[in-house]
Amino acid sequence: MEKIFNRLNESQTNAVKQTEGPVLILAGAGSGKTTTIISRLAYLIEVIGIPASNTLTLTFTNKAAKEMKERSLAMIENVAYPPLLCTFHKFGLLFLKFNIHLLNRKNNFVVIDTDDKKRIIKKINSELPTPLIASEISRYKNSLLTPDDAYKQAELFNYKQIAEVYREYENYLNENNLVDFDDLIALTYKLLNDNPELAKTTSQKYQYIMIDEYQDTNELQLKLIQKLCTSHNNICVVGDDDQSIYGWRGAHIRNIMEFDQDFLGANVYKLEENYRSRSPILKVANALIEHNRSRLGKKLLSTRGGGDDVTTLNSNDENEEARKIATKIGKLLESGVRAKEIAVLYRVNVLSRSIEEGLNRAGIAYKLVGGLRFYDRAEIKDLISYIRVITNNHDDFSLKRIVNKPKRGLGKASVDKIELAAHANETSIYEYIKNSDISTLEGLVKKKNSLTLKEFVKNIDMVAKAALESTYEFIDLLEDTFHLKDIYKGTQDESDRILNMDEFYGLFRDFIKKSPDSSLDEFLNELTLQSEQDQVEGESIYMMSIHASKGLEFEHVFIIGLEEGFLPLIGDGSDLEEERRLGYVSMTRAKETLTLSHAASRFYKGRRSDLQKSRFFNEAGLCDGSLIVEKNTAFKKGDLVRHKVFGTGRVAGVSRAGREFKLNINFAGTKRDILASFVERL
DNA sequence: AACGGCATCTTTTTT
DNA sequence: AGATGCCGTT
Repeated sequence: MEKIFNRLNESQTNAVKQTEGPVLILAGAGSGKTTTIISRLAYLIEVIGIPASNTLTLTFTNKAAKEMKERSLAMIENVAYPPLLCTFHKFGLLFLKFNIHLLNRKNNFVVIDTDDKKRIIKKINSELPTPLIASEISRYKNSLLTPDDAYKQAELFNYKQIAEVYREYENYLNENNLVDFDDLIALTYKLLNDNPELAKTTSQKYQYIMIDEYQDTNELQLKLIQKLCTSHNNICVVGDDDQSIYGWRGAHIRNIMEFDQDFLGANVYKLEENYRSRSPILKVANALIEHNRSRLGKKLLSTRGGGDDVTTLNSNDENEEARKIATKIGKLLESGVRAKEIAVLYRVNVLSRSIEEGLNRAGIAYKLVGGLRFYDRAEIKDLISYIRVITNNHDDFSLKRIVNKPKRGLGKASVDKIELAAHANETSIYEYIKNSDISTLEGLVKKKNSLTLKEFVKNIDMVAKAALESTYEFIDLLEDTFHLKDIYKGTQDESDRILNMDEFYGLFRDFIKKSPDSSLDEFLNELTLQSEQDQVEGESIYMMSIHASKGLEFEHVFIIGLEEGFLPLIGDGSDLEEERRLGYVSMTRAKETLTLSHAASRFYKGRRSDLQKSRFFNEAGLCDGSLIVEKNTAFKKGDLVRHKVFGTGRVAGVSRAGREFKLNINFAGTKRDILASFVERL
């Protein structure tokens, strides 16, 4: 008991002790959110005596789940079964494994990722843009619309087309026993909704439910949570409306704003003591976020006090910015700051380039977080496709990916013919090849190709048998039989790809070592749900998007690209309040110092554009008159300008005149004050 | 089947 | 600029 509470403050303690009924914990940045959830779980299990198996804690990322698991295991002793603590999608996967038969489907389904989804869509329809269809299908599923519903709802012809693609896509998934990410949640909800008895027993199993990062839940997830609460109301959600930055992918900030309406009788606890940042940092972050109109209202107070003022960095362009930041980082490192305590954050990934160059020139090692993920790499997807075909011979989709990798002379034309014939016989490509006489195949494709196809199928069979006997040895046999490392032979990045393949083989062996009894399809589904491998800790500074920085903290943070158009990003679908929250999230990553940087121009999308300083400087209470920008043109002291009447002059000073900027210009010895919009820069 | 040239698009990202 | 995708040529 003491162990649980001696590290908690008063509001955290209150939130932990409120075990019954709906609870909303509004946890500001750096306010000890994870500690609070873990303590609450420990309290339920160790003090109240709730069996661990009757609790359920859901997160969004594997990383969060992993961290919580580790921390809770350290805190909870004498528990026979660890509590179920996993991502929403993992929960869906587990649930479907047990219950998908109620939808007349077999539980050896395979989870496909976004890339697979797009390939399937592309095959069905290559006219409309695939990403659009993919996101629309996702939207339909999250709104629980069937293809029929989508079709009826569609007014524009294109949307009728999309609904048709959606229908065929669903048929394809069913025929091949595949589920996509959205299905993991949507089918789980559907089962609970269609089977009240199942909802009741499931809800009774999970008596106490906690949800992390509640501001990131979408409409469907809320419905699922409500189903899980069918027989009780013990739902505790933790989140921060000010850190909701995933609206663009369907997160519904109203869920946290109106929690008390969805779950009546809710208790609300606010965690407003910040253990992370020095007070000048919080002052700036608080000032910025206060400009948002829709918030629950919460103000972070620093428990650490003191500290340096927030620094503003003004540069003419991205190269100057990069030089300045590299210099500052160099000084920090010289003064003994650990590299991993420094981070450069940006709104848009492309902004990393100039900084990378600057750091390279200064000889400072950095680690780029984000970018192409390991499991999304082509070579890794090839290996996964092989394993998929081996576990499920009917997976035409994966088979087509690998049938000519490495090159076996089986081009699109040949494979299309075989596929057509297979469909005519209502069977899969694999089965068709396996069960057809060589003479039948020769009627479709070249003689040489029919032999190759037969050989391919024979090898898949052979490796699949080996896998049943020894999963561990299977992986070597796979490489030896198909020579997968030859796929990228002769390409420029061959050695990188081979390194990645070896890493994958290593991961496979680790998995089998850890759980020797698991089948290949368990391995596959685990993989699909896996995000980026843990970043190795090293002696280099971090660079990442603001989104990627959520939940992390660094002693010294640099935020670059604070310009109108970048932060806030302006475009269709952009939401100024969400942009402000991004600003807030990025600022509150800093513990000791925060540097906000802006450049007057950047090279972007193939051309150089002038940029206006972000409004967030003013909103955060950081005014700076040294560089004034208007009508997409930056002015500063010393610039040459032309005026329609007075001709050419040189800027001697810049000041503010209401909403406009006023320039003091020296026209051949005569200084005049002119509004900036009346001159052009030369 | 494979390659190369041309057009197009460009926020954030997890599962 | 740089990546991606499509189409026509070899």
